[in-house]
Formats: sequence, structure tokens, C-alpha cells
Amino acid sequence: MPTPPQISDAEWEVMNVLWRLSPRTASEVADELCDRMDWHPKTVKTLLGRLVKKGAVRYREEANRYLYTPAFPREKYVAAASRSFIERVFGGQATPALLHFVQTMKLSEEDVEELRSILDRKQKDEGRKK
Amino acid sequence: MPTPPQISDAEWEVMNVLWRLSPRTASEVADELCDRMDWHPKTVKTLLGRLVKKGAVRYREEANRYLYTPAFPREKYVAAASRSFIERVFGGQATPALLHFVQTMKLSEEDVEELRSILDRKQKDEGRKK
DNA sequence: TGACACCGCCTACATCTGTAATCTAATTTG
DNA sequence: CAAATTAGATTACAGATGTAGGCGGTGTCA
Repeated sequence: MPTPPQISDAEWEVMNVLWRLSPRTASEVADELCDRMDWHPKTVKTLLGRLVKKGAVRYREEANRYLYTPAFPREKYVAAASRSFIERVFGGQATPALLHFVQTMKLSEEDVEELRSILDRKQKDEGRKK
Repeated sequence: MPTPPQISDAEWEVMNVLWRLSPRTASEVADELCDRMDWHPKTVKTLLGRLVKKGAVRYREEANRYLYTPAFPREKYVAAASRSFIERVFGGQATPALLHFVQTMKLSEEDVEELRSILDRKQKDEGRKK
């Protein structure tokens, strides 16, 4: 299993579209991003090409058009990006990172409730493992 | 007050040293990083130079040596990096990011306790504001 | 006092990134 | 069918980044 290739900020935007909706033609992806990001269609095409070259995206020809799909699940990229972010910004210490987020973010009543219940579940699981 | 300039991954390492210990001479910073990162001293000097040029680090000459200090507090950079990370990876939705972290991270008993108490405090503050 | 070791400053250089334009072959359109 | 549009491939190009090397001044040790 190959490791997912590194992708840049702009490439993330493209991947985000494909993770939400795929397979997609280049133009469909471009439409989305030209709109949301105010990018030139050519730019989107270039990014798709680079993603294919580095193996983050695959395509197949079908009914004489190219359909693009992510080559790796979003979760892999989320995990890798999270790790590298925490590494850089918090010296690899995840707990300070987490505390920072919880402290600085504004959370709705429901968010807080959900967090509490996740913590409850985690504690139970921990206990069970031991 | 000007906005903190963008800094790259390698530059973060340098800043991390200065945020922990400053003011520092270039060689002191270099020693740390040559060790931890296995970088050439020249590389560290270059990075320091770039950081000075872009205004993220200031220096003063004192007893004929240069002493470097961060020009902005770490918190500013942490906040900016967090925002851009969440933007890229979670489409700007901070809550899913947070839930993801809490779910995937392994947390000690104390971590969970601390999180709970932060949540308690937040809820109380919210109530007070209303 | 001469050779050396460092210092900070300027230069180097291959990649990666953002942001397209051009070229060419296929497709749709009048 | 010829012209125009489109799609993908190739090329462009400047600024950021990682990773140093070289140069000229100066303090150091023998």
C-alpha cells in the first residue's frame, strides 16, 4: 500500500471537491471551484493534472470523457495533515493542541454536550480495555 | 500593529526555539536545531535571515553579538495556523475538527478531566454573558 | 602577528506552488 | 463539411522553500 503523496493547499481544495462528489469530470470540478474559489478553469485543470501525476487522483475514460476520483480516502489525508500540523505547531504534543482548541473555539450548547458524551464513551472504553 | 508574516515549516522550527528561549544568538539557535533536526548551521542562519527580512524576528546587537527575538507572540501564530489548518482540512468547520481530534486521540484520565473542567468553565461563561 | 575559526551578508540553485497561456486533436454546430 | 468550441497535454513563469556555499571582517590562540 503506497503512502498518499503530499498535496498543497490549492490541491486540498480540489481533493475536497472530489471527496464530496466523485467521480467527476474536470469541468465539473472546475465549475465548483471557479465559483467558490474564484479560480480560472485552467488553474483547476493544472491542479488535477498534478494530482494525477503524483498519484493522489486516478481517472478513467468513459463515454469519451475523463472521470476523476481520489486515490485515497479523505481520512488518510486528514490524519496525516493533523499529525503534521500538531507536529509543527505544538511540537507533536496533541493534548496541548486539543486544549487550545477547546479553549479558543466558541462552542454551542449542543457541541459541548456532544463533546461530553464523547468523553464519557472514551472513558468507558478505556476502563473496559484495562 | 502589523499582521504577522507567513512562515514556512522550517521557519516554524526556528521560531519554536526562539519562543522557548529568547533572546538567543544565531549559533545557539543553530546548535539546538542542528541537533534536533540534523540541519547544517548555514541552513539555520539562512532561515533566521529570512525571518528577519520578513519581520517575524527582530535582532539587536549587544556586546558585539546579534541577539534574536520573535517579533510576535507564539499565540498569534498558533491561532493563524489553526485557522488555516481547519480551513483547509475541515472546510472551516471547527466543530468537526474538534470532534475528530477528541475521537481519534488517546487521552489520559487527567486529560479527560481537564477537558471536562474546561467545558464546565466555558458553559458557565456562556451563561454569564447571556 | 599570522593562521584559523566564526560571524553576518549575499548568492546559488533545484523544487514546489500558484496561476495560468498555448498547442493540438476531438467534438459540436451551423 | 467547415468553423468554432472544448478537453487534455505541454509549457511558462515568478515567488516561496529547503538546503546550503562563498566572501570579507574580526576576535582568538599559539
